[in-house]
Amino acid sequence: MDYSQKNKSFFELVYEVAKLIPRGRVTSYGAIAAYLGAKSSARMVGWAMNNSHRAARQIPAHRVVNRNGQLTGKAHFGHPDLMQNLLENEGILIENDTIVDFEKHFWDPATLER
DNA sequence: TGATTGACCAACT
DNA sequence: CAGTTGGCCAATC
Repeated sequence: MDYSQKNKSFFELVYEVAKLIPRGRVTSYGAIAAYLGAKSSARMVGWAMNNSHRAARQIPAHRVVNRNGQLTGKAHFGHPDLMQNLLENEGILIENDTIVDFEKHFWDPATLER
């Protein structure tokens, strides 16, 4: 909101990184957290995504999966298959709720960020 | 206001 | 090898 934003919350940072994810690429909660400097806060990334629906901006949370490449948050997309559908729509193959060739589609925030 | 939880990860037992 | 625990930050109970 318009309230003084002296320091960006972890959530805001997560949102920004998530929005930077290129189409057809995916990243992991831990990668985002690590990029933010606190790999221990991977849980927060997921928590942020949970609140992402509140965010005024659209967060491509479907491009964020766990380090296994597994669609752990698919249940939070309104429909269990929505997340998979979105990813497949971007050319990512999903098998058994897990991204095929996750490494190939993996995008590290630090890669594009500077 | 203290305790619990959460779309995770890694280490320990 | 599988289950448990600790850790981080913020939100909910």
